[in-house]
Amino acid sequence: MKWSVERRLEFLEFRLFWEGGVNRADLIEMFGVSVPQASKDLTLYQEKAPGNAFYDKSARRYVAGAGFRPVFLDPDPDAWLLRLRSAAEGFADAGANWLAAPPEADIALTPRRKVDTAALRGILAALREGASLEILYQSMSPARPDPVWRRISPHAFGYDGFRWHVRAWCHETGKFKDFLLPRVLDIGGRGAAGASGEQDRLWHDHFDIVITPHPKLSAGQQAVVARDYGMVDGRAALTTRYAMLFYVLKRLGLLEDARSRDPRTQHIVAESDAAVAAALRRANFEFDEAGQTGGGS
Amino acid sequence: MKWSVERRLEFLEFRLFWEGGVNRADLIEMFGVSVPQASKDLTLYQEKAPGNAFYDKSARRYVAGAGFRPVFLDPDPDAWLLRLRSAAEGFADAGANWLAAPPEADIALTPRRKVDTAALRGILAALREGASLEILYQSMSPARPDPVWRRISPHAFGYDGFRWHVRAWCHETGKFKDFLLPRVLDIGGRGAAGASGEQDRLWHDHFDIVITPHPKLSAGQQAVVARDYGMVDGRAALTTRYAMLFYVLKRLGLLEDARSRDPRTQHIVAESDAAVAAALRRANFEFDEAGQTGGGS
DNA sequence: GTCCGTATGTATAAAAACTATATGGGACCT
DNA sequence: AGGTCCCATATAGTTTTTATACATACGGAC
Repeated sequence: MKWSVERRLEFLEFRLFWEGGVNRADLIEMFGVSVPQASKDLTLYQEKAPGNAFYDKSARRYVAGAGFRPVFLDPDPDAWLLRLRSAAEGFADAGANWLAAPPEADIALTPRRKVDTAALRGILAALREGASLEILYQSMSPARPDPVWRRISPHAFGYDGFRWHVRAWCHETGKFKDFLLPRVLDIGGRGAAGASGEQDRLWHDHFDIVITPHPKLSAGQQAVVARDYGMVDGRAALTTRYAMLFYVLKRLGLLEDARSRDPRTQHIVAESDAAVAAALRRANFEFDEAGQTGGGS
Repeated sequence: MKWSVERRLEFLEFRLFWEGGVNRADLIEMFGVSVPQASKDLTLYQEKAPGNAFYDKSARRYVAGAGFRPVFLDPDPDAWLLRLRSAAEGFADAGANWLAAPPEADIALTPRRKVDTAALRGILAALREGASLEILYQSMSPARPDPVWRRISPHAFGYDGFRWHVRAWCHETGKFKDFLLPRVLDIGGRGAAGASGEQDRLWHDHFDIVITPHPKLSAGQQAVVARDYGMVDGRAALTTRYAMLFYVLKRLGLLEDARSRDPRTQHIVAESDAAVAAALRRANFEFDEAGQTGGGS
């Protein structure tokens, strides 16, 4: 079956499953096909997925049957929610995400400076070719209030839930560090790599954060939290790269003293604060020019 | 131009722009077209976007020219990063996001219980049709340790950065509240709506959170933070629905006393804590059965 | 009830897209 | 020099898609 036909059938199934129904007109609008072709696609879909689509004469469109069994689509709720998220964040021309009439949705966004297109392209090119690259970087270090040129050898990307950074060998300080993409203002010349990504121990080594429900919650509430986090016997382990540990702890609210915080907003605590503190020391997080960076090796 | 051809040209452009080059083989693998068709597409692309693609005989593939000007694609770095994010989160069969060889990437994830497919479908159907719905909901209220059936009239979705909730009229308490999707365990019968979304004042009214750099940062650091958040004269306003205020403040770290926290991790503070506190009271956030919910009207 | 607008479905011929197959050329490696 | 891998192009045949036309069904306005 042709790629374009398969995409149309997938679209049909998506609309049937999530949006309650589908029309010839939907196909025509989304793919620019002719009326007879849209009819053929609908007929073809019914052949390939019998029992899924029924024509509701009164509503004048096809609706999903009771025993709907997806054939072309992965019926993952998170996939649908991802489409809703990109719609709510204004990505893509509405419609490209296949949502017919997206429900009202809002996202707790925090506005951040845009990533520079040329900067990202340059970093990607250097990363692909295993080269180093000069960047004009705006650090947070009080010692360097203005952007300065520095050479890095990028090898990976990280996302803390708000912003992307690039994980790279810093030629100046001789460490692996995180550089926030929005703070890369310009790029300069390519050069030889300083160190390869395999040498970044903090990136490749992992630590298990063991979490439990906040002890100040009632037994019933603790049970709910345990289910939320998929805990077994009231414990769950989150395996994290040392290079990402700081960000994960921050997201989980475990960076500062979690036990003393209001359990109604802070649902979990670390089983052993000492183990977490030791792991953070191993990650050697300093608060320096990259905002938060992990130096090592 | 046909939809399928346009997608192929868009793909060509994407690979040229972000991934450094493209091949006939890439086209064949991604879309299942024949060898001559892939050649045609490449020729067609060069006609439509002259000067963008050049054949590198030594590398045996097309590479982007120096003065690349996208024709079929929005060259948005965030769009590329979104693809990387969905790849790193394991969405979609690798390749469906058009990344050739995704760089190593990690995301500070927090594992959460999956959303139930039938529950989301049921809520969507009720929302579309303006109906109410019975849900089996696991609340955090100590008074209700076990899941209970309750009737809601959903009208919108919200995302706090971790989890999705549905904003709905609660028939039981006569308030608009947030219900976390992962805690909806089952759905029951449809019914008449309780209140329409237009009556949800906390959803439709907005508040401006005015933020400034953390005063304990040095002047240079404050300038960097100001640029990060797009501040003018050291101030920026974030317009937020009252119904989302709690989540936004939590994400920004402004829920608890921000001024007393380490400015190296907490970069911003609210200009007026009193104004924020008043807005939170207006939002009438209570910590009850939905975890955090806003009741009102 | 009748008319109208808007759906759907299908039949036909014509156009367009695509495939299979074959041929030729250039660059690189052994 | 030969093999390999990639590109481009030509031809004929197949498949997909379009354009056009016509028949049917439902719901609401008159």
